[in-house]
Amino acid sequence: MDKIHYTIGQLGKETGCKVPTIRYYEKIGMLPEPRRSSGNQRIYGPDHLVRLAFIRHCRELGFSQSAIRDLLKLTDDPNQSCEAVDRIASNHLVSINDRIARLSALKTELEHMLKCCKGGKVSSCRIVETLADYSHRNCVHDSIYPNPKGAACKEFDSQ
Amino acid sequence: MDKIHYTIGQLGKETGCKVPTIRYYEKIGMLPEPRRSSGNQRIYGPDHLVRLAFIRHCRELGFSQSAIRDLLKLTDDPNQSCEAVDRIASNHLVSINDRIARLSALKTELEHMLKCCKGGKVSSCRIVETLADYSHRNCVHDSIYPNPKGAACKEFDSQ
DNA sequence: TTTAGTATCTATAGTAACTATAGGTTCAAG
DNA sequence: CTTGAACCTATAGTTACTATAGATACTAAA
Repeated sequence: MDKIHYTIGQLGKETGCKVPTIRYYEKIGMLPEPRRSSGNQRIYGPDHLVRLAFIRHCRELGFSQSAIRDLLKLTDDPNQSCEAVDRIASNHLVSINDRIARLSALKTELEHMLKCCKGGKVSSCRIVETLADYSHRNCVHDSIYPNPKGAACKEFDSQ
Repeated sequence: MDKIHYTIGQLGKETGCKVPTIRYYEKIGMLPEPRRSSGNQRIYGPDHLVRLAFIRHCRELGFSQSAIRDLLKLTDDPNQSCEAVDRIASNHLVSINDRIARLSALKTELEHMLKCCKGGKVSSCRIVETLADYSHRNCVHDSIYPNPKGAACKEFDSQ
């Protein structure tokens, strides 16, 4: 655990991070380049371990890369006020609450749709009808997605 | 509203879909290629309108493209039993419930973290400490993301 | 009829956060 | 000395679009 150096595979095991992901973090500049062995393999120290663990934990909590970059910058200067840290976390909480609200609206809508299906043929299926209804007459909600941006998020789309 | 043909811009307005998105749907084969005017511009009919509206409504409800493809195939044959439609919608509901549960766990975690921050310097910030803690001693949850797949979803990551 | 402005066309690249693949080296164990 | 795992690089693929550039077409006013 308190080793002095790690191969990339060992670092991955310690932090629960996949090896390609570690190389990826290096490439995008979130993790500093480590020194190399004579055979050109990466050798990491405890500081890398700590930093990667921080990154992974942030990701697990759903922080975006750019939020993590900001947090890392803040932790690099321990004498700063932690007000900014607090603000980033608070903002994140707000956006999570927002997502929950939108998903709950979706849930209601889908449940409503499902309840209306009595079986039978596709031609008379209430689900299909509701989906096809672009006037949204049958909708429970007004607008569930106010912010269509084309962004991505890995965690929330797993089947 | 009940026009016989539409330009791409008109179709977009009717369905609330951006013009590049319509071309994109054509390219990936979700929307059939329309005929063209003498000047090579797309001309759509009512069938395109209906199909695009269906697609957009499904997307608003969070269905993936592949689920939508399945639904479209089903609606193309109105004599089929709507059991399959029901199953797709039910599965979707399950995954939404799952997302809600994971986001709620996140929310709890973040709230806990925020409550522990008493202000002061970054060096003594409980939020930073918690984030840095890769043993996850301070975690409320065990594993919020059981399924890290690298997929994407546009709607759920807006700030 | 010219001109201005909008809408359309194609093709390509960018977004987030990685994952997967191919094809080649290095290392540790037997 | 050889086998197999772990490592290396580089590139492409994933989702569901959005943005950009540069060219052409259509519409309305002067």
